[in-house]
Amino acid sequence: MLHSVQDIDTSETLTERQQAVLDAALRLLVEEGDNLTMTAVARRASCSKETLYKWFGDRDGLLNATVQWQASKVRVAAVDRERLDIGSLTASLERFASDWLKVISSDTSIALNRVAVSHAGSGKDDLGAIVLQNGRFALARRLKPVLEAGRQAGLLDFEDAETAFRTFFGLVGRDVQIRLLLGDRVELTEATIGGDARRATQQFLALFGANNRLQSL
Amino acid sequence: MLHSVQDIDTSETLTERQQAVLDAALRLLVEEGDNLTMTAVARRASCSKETLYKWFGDRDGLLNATVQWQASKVRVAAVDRERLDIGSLTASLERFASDWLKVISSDTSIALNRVAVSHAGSGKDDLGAIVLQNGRFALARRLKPVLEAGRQAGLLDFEDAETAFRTFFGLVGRDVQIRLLLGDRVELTEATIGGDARRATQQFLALFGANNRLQSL
DNA sequence: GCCGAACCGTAACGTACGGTACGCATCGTC
DNA sequence: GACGATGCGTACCGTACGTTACGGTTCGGC
Repeated sequence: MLHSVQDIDTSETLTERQQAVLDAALRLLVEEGDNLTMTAVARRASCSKETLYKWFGDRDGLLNATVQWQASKVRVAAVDRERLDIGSLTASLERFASDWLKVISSDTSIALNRVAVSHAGSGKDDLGAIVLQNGRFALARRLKPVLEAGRQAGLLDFEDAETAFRTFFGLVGRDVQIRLLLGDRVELTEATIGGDARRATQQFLALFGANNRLQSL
Repeated sequence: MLHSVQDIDTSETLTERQQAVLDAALRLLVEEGDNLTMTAVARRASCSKETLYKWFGDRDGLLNATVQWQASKVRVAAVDRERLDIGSLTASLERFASDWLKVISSDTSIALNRVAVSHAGSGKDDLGAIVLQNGRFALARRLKPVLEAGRQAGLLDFEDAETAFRTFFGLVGRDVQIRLLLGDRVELTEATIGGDARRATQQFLALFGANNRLQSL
């Protein structure tokens, strides 16, 4: 019943009831962090512990399934590959930046990253890999085509899409995620997110827009 | 015996033996992560559990003292406020970037951040605040004077030092820290760190160097 | 209406670990 | 040389929690 990291689409193997149980576990994970107990999950989900163990094997299996379940829910719509001008490219980048900031500042993302980070130490499970795959790497997979298209259209200039992406990632995220994970109260209203997304996008365009001599950096 | 977050200089209240014990605890923390046991620490430090409890109160106290102890060791020499031209400014920034990358990619930093992140959920202690104070905020305190001096000298142009710092922070760190914390194997040799430091510095200067029209971003 | 499967609620078991108590060695002080 | 203090090693206690077992209930299939 264990799923590998690559096995993303867990949705068809889960019954309605199981999804409900995982939702309950997820909510509890957000509230309690890693120190949730099997008893608490069972109570919250109104199911028996025996069922929990039958379905998910053991505690790690439950956590694994919960993280994968949440991961399967955040699949985001890819950007439409329509006409690409500087305006639509800017809009796309801002959209990505804004979405990403919303994700990493959400309660569930913080909770999931926290538990994944703490489990990453003693490698009993691949929570870290799962979160990474559905977070940072999923973002890269979705953003890189846009960057490539921007280069194709002569709007962007860079050598390596990976490097360009990582710069964008840094400009958007800055210190936000680590501060949030460490418990710092970061003020992230809808407005500041929009402003940060615009700023990061403009900075990225300043560095990688065509007609600049900085693309080799 | 508990120290507040502000109380940084714990060095004078610790005997040699206590420091040795904390060093042992630190080494164990790097190896075992948060699931180190008091018995293991006692065995590693060749001391009794009773001594551990007498000195540090309880498990959280020991963790707290360990983190503070490591924090007190990474106090770095401030940059010399000599003649400031574009060359020395660039060198300073590259130095900061390189040092920071070395810190966040070190085993002890990863371990400490991991335990601080996991404890940040249920706020029993301030490990997150301590790590943040001696990491990201200490860096800001040491870097901002350099940025201000650069602005004073007409080399940099920015409105808010905090914003400029956060951009630099993002350009340097990018996705490195979160990937490391989540267990991703990031190749960080001496050479790549040097290259990344140079790249980040050049990008920062491109965005905030004088004679640019991007400072309002 | 009956049967078996699935599942709920809960009690019980085993263990790991935080915290405490005690015996003994070492050592500086008088 | 006696002695109190400090600290090591270890045995012990209490508890929380993962895991298992079991009785009772619902429900689909015949």
